[in-house]
Amino acid sequence: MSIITDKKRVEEIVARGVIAEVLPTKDEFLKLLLSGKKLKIYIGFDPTSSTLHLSHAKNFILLEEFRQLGHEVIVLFGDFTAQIGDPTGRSDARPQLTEEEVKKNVKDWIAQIKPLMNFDDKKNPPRVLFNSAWLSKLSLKDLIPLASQFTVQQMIERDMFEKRWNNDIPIHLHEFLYPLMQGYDSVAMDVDVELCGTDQIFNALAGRTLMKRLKNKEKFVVAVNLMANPKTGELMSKSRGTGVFLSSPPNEMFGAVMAQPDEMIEVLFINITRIPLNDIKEILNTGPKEAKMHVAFEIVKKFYGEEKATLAKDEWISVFSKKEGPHNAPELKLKKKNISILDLLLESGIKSKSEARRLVLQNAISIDSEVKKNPEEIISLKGGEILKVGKKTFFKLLK
RNA sequence: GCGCAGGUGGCAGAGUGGUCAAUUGCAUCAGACUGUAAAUCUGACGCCUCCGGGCUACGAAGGUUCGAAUCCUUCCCUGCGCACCA
Repeated sequence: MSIITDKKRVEEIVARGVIAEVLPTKDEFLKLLLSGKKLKIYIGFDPTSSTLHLSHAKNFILLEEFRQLGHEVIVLFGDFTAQIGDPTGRSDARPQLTEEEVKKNVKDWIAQIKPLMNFDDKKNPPRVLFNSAWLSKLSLKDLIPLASQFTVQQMIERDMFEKRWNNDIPIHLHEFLYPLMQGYDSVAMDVDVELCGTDQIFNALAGRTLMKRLKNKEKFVVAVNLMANPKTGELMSKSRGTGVFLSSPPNEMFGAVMAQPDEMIEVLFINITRIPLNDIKEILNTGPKEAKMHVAFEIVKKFYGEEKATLAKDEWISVFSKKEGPHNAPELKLKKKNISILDLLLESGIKSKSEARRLVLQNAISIDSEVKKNPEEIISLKGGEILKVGKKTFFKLLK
């Protein structure tokens, strides 16, 4: 299979704005891509959780572009390193995952990224590897020479560690091993390029160092943007509820994009869609609401196809713009015909009675657009009523 | 090993015998306003409640006390300093 070296196409990929930084330099990377050499490109993930969001998606989309150029791409699951926990982010120790948990997470991942990468390609499918394959076999005898390639000063220099050091927050010895191991991945797979988030540059550079020292090979580090909010610097995260999850059904995904801050519109266009930059400018001129709907549509389309994306858009307009209520609310089957509002809410997934009571007192509950104010009220159901909890949650009640 | 300082709700961080289910900030939820954006305002934010209150909680286990997040004992964990250091 030959490598596509169409200059315009390659340059577009590199210049779009998805790639933040390339080490040693962008120009040399461009040269490499245009050389016609088949490259081995990998990206690594910790399968510690099974929830993926859009910032994961953007990495796979980029990887797919390289695959389509004809390069060998590898999705590496850091099942071994996941047990250590990447010191990037926080200081919490990660739970050790069992083999089954890892397997399940990986299965979920593949299912979620299937729309983004063509795993069924016969000639050049993406490869999926696990770093336990080589890391679990390393002995101390192997580890020591690896560790001797780095100094403690180099490790401590790292922002994360420096901060913790200065604030008397624990730094565990094994955390120093993390960059070593991630670096060794590059050696074991003998890759040419590592794709990673800008927060991973330190780890990726460890791999670059090892490649140079052990194999005398120049490994490129392609750092992609993290899709941070340009105004606040915040990342998409689960805890803040700002994430758009790949596992969400179309309607939810559409809504999650609409709930993004305005500043994210352009970021989303650039990273998740492949609409030409000039066109994006025009779309942004249509105003924030329109532009956001446009990008939401594009994103849902990517995962679920045009038809479902259109439905999701219509649904959103009907529910939130026109406040007409959903066409297809999730169904909630009830055992009893006569039920108190309180019990009804518990059935719908509210965790505690106190919380349910609170919601009622705050006028957050309505049935068929009628606000219910008494938690004890017994209602008798005919079936088909729409229960609304807060502004986002709807249920169709069935007997 | 010795000494010192700590361990409080999702996080940060007050509180040092009763008025503490625990100040405050962030996050979260609801309502108003809106474009399910932002900003702003209001309220809620352990569990149960016949709304009087009850129950469970401040690293763990015991104890003192009418009463403990707060005092004592032991244990576990963390940081800092000292010592040790093939």
